[in-house]
Amino acid sequence: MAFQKILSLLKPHLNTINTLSSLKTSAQVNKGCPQIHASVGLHRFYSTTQTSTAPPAGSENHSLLENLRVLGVDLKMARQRQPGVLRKNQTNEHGLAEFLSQKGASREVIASIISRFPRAITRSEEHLEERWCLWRNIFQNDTEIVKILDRSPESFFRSSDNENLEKNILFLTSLGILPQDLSKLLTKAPRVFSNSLELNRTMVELLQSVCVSLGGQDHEGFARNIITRNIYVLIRSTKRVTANIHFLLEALRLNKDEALNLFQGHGAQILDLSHNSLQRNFKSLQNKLKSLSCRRSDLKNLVLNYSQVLFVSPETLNAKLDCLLQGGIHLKWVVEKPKVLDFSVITLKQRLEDLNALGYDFEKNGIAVLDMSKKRFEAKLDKLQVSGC
DNA sequence: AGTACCGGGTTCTGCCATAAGG
DNA sequence: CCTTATGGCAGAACCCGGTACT
Repeated sequence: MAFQKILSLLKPHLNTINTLSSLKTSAQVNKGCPQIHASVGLHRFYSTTQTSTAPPAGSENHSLLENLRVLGVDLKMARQRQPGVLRKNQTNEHGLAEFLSQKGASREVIASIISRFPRAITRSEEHLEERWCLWRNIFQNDTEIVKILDRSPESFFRSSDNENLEKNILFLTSLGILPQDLSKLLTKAPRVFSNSLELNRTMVELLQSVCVSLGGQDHEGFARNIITRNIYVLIRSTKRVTANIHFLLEALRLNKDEALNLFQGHGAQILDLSHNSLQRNFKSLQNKLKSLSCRRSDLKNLVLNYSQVLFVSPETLNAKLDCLLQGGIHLKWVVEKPKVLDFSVITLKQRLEDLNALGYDFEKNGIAVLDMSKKRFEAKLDKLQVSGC
């Protein structure tokens, strides 16, 4: 079926999907935050590097450079990333440093943050307070936020639009995403919150429209399931997600129920694979199975039951399959119990050796023994050694 | 007791291109 | 022209264990 056509058919439905209908007032988001007053002095914010003699346009602000040096900033890195910031004559590096320090960031962390995302020093005191406060709606303490900033300064500082951030939080909440999932989202994919509301909304609407086009009843739940199972989906482009969904529908000839289950189940994770990787991995798997005279339905079942298989590079996957085949495992058992593919070649090899040495009968006992945790496998092996097979 | 099913944890940023705004 | 804001991209597994079922 032509996916584009389906998408175009459901345009009318999109109007009925009012994802913002339950937006709450901003008072609810700001609950627990100290009230921020817009009138708090701008002069204070700009006081740190107010140079008496403005540098000539196009050259760097030397007193700013000196301040940054004192803070331990890697000027070479900063210059390479955002050269314009070093030419500004009104910045807030001391305010930022003090602010982060009060939140528990070490001198090294602060220096690293500024080095990697210099524009951070252009944010005002009140802006920082407000943004931090919005993040604190989602986290229990400051330490967690500092850790994220240290990991990815850009995620926090790239956007100066606090209102947009607030709208994003309200939007995601309105989708029924639970606080714990929201916190997971902000921890692992902080960029989601710096996306424009429109961008996030577009992705959500895409997901919902996919559900509707597949005849699903609960388009909101569908989108929510995908987002909570694949927290990175909102930092992907709709182009990529659309291409991947389209490709899987066609390549596996999925019917509507199969597709609905796949995408909001384990398949959610493979939607954010780059489109080329998905195609390459799929084609490689297809060829491999064909060369082993598998049926088309085997391929489909394998992907439906264990879509992570498409995440694995051709090289690794072929190595695993070869290892299993060499160890006396039939491919059809793998198709039935694909979870064995979770394990590394080294682990599989070792387990096959251990079991074959004991004369383990896979035909009779199945291969589930291969995908146990290490602890359970060893216990199992001990028992087999005592009792024989 | 052993197994099947299922979901969880880990950490996913840093760079580039382009639009927007001045 | 400049800087800032925003969107987009590449890269690609392995393991653990709770709990319900038998």
